[in-house]
Amino acid sequence: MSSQLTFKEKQWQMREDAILDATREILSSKGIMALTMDEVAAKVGIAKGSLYQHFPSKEELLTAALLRLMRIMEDFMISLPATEPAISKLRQILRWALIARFTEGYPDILSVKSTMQDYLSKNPEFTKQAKRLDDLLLDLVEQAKKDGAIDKTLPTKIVVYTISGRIRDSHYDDLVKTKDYTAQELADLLVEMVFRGTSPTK
Amino acid sequence: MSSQLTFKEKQWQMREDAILDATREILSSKGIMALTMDEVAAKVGIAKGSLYQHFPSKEELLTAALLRLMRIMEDFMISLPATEPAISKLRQILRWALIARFTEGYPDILSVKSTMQDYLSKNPEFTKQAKRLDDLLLDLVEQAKKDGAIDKTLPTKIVVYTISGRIRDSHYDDLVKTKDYTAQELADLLVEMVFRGTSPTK
DNA sequence: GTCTATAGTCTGATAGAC
DNA sequence: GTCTATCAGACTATAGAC
Repeated sequence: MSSQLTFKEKQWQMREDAILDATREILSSKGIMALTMDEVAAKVGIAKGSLYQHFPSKEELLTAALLRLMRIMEDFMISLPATEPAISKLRQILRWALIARFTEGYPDILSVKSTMQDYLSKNPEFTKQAKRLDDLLLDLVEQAKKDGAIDKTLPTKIVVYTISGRIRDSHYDDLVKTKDYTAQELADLLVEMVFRGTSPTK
Repeated sequence: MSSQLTFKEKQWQMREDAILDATREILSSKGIMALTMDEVAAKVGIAKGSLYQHFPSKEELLTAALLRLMRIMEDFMISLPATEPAISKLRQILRWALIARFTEGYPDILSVKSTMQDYLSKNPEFTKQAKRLDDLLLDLVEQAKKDGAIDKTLPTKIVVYTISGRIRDSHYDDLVKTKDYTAQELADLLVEMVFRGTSPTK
């Protein structure tokens, strides 16, 4: 391969990353309603035409932004050592995701999803990725139940929803923004509350 | 007072209720993005001009819809007998709100809030009502802590956020829509998980 | 019916690689 | 000098508030 091509490809990849970063930042600071293609282009410092070369529509841009977040999440989940007990993995996953939300300004995925519901549900790449994350959590919760770390009488699906819900929702963001708590403190408290709520009763 | 005037007033009030009902229904079924003033007017069966007589802007309409939900919530909270222990009140409030969400299709307040953040935070009526609800919950959580029903080491504010978050969020709605669970089953499970999570450790 | 906001398109200018 | 990618931004079409 020629170095020229590689350089160009790298340029292209860097620009795409910059676009997705800008999208994430705008999403988390102003929300989906205020995100315009003009603003994304301006924030990255590229022309609108170039933006549309990467993402032919706003929907594809937002989908790509969500997909990237989900892939980062999946990478973290997979990176956890297999020797770790399931409940410990679950705690780490939730803690990591919360701190990422609070510190890096991860957008409120839920509001993006709800505005693009139709589009996303028809997007095979998105649904595949979403299912993969769901399945990873499902397996871990099942395992934690077997280990006696999660109450067997609670339906697995509801426990999974509780964890993924806490990852996605933005209720607690204010508490960090107003400096009432640090991201770590709040994440630890929430992890504790969630898993105390799912642990078996004596 | 003349009966004619009263009748007109009644008509007006009924129309306003119908508008707010339609707004709530559209909000909960299609979300805030898909809610247009045309659709609200069409659903109520009135002219757009009449709709604007009641609510001079979309933002005011949505604010009024949220305010009504919050007032209904407050009424329920106040209606609980004073003899009841705080923790039992909290459980009933959460259970009632969840069932209302699941069965009557209460909209996802969070997504409405996040799209109108700026407007709502500057609306004194809204912030006053929100604070009133918050304070009611705060008092109950403080009381439950004194009664030993909630872990004293958990910050009250975070416990309040956890409860109000569960009331507002829409993560679990699918589980009812897909008939995996009835509204009551799901509400009971969630109430159990939340308050097991906040109860003192032995 | 009017007007504004914004997604998406198109063009001519410009810069850099060879 | 030619070629290609990117730029700035004008322009169109449409949705939706009012």
